[in-house]
Amino acid sequence: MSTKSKPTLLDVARLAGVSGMTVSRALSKPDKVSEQTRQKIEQAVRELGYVPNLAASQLVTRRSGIIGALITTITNPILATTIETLQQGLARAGYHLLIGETRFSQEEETKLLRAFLGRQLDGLILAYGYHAPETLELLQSTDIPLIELWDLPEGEVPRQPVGQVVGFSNWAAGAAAGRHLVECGYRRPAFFGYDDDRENLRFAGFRQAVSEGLGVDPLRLNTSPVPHIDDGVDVIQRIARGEIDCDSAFFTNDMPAIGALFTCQRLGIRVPDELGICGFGDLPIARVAMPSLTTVRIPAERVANSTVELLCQRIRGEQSWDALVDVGSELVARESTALRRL
Amino acid sequence: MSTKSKPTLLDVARLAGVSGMTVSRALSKPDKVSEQTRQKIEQAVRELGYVPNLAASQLVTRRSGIIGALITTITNPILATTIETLQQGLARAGYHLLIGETRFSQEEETKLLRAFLGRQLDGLILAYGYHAPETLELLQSTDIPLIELWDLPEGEVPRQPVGQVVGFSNWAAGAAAGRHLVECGYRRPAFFGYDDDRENLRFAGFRQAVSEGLGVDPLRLNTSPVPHIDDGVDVIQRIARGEIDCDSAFFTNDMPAIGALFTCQRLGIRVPDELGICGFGDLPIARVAMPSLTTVRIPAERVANSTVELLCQRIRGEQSWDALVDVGSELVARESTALRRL
DNA sequence: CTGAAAGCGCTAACAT
DNA sequence: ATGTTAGCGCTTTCAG
Repeated sequence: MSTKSKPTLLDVARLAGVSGMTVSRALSKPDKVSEQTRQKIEQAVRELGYVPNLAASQLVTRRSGIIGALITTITNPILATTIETLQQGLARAGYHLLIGETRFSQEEETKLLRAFLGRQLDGLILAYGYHAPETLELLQSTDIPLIELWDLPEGEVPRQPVGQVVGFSNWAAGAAAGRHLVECGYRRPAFFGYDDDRENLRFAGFRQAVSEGLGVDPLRLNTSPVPHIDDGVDVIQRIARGEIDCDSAFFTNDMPAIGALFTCQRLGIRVPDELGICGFGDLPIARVAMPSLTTVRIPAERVANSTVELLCQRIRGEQSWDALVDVGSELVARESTALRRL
Repeated sequence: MSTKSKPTLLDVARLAGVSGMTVSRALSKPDKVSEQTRQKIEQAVRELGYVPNLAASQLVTRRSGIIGALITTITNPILATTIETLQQGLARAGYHLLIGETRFSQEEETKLLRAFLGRQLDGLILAYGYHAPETLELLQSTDIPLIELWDLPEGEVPRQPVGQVVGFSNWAAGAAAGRHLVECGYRRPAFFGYDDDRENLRFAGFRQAVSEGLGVDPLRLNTSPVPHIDDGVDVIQRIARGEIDCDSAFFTNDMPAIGALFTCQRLGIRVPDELGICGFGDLPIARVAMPSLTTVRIPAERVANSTVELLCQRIRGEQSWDALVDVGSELVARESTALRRL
């Protein structure tokens, strides 16, 4: 349609017969401008189809209206929920959320962060607490409001968080799962997760609970980083073939746990009698599954909402130094791990 | 740490003993600068921790390096997969993806679009083809490369697409499901979806297939817009209570279909004998489910990859006027709809 | 291969 | 309530 270049603030000003500054004000602080001129300006804006060029205002205000979020993969339903809640909260506060997926690659993480940093982000959210050394350096040298999600600093040598933290104890979550399996009467619990700092902590908790309860260490096998339903299928097939010896399984994500549930059914393994299954995340499917899935619930919405709140406070300059918010986790016992008559 | 304001291009130039322009070149077109000066500059960049301010370059180049995407909800696994693939492809081409969730609200859609337009997007992706009138106006008056996903223009009065389109026929997809249920020998198929333009088209195809095969129109009941597993649970509970009379169900998303599968199991409804169930999307869980889920496969990755390719071509100015890419859809027959002995 | 000048479109800070 | 001036940090253009 219109081949001519886009109208600018000054075009609007000219058409409305006022100065550029007045147009600027009419758009950002309407109450600072008389009713009459505002109307003229609005009219001109509509007539020209004027859309302010945010790059220009960013340049002078140093605010982009963008919050960055680095996550592993949007394909993980818990993260999708979190991102959605974050996005809605931030939208209400006038921000857009720019998402970067690291897909568990440290290189990718550093690359994304570097690229994000140039965008004058008003805030940054990291959906995990364990970073590549190079990433850490970048993070420490920046001064934008920063929040880490999910991983509370813990363990033998707790990491030094680079920002505020909203999360839960991975150790405690793993311990809760281990304790539950022991209490159910299972004797050979196994852990199926990914091999990284976060899941190592979950395993540490799991192991301690199992070892305290049964005097033996649980088995541990690693699955792929991206939580996938097929990982659960594989595990059960290997159990059926006798390659893995266990009577209960803790998966660090509900998706593989659901895959395990289906596969047990297919292969005739009775859950929870022959094999107990515990997931992680409490996705909606856990409640609906048959048998329903015992799992560790993470209050994802609360994580997201707290994050938005903290971030907005930080941006407004209210230094809320509650640097650590523990939202906790909770074991939800359902049908897939029933108490056995010994 | 560093309280002083961020270093600029000129700070780097000063430290390296060259002009700002040379630094700019060294960073964007390294081969246009002598090896020696480049080294000096790189050194200075590192020393100062310089990060270019993209707002400034955006202002002059009019390119943001951002592609916008308007989707309904990231919570829909098919969209999550698509977004992930899109993001990876765009990252390779040097773009970031800014996601906006409309959550099925037309107001939200318009609001987001308006906000996005000011960001000097280099391209825009719309993950659906049916827009609010106000949105349409905005879209038509803009000249940024634009691609619509999923919905091919079709129906009695095919809509006029606002950009290039990568998608499939919703009508054909619905028809395939209807035809399949009829061929399986079911006599009272029902359709469970959301009431919008897109799903109306799927229903139209479904109805035509059913009506041609059986001489009767299928039942139709509406579910919530956001595909949720609980919708499937509700439907089966109502069937069990005798409130809905059907012997086979087509859900327009795999998630409610899976919820239906589980609930049938719980209530003792035999699938596929008593009730046939067909989903939509072919999520990984469909193959793993027990019984495995018959569904309509949408090649989400192909959609995403075609989109990236088209978008990059458009941005480079290669006007590829294959405005319509039909990736097709495919019925995948599995255990949840088995052929009956009549 | 390198530099100087000009300006992208907007807003902060001061006038009036 | 409105206008003027200056400049945000970068790149385009044209000289050297």
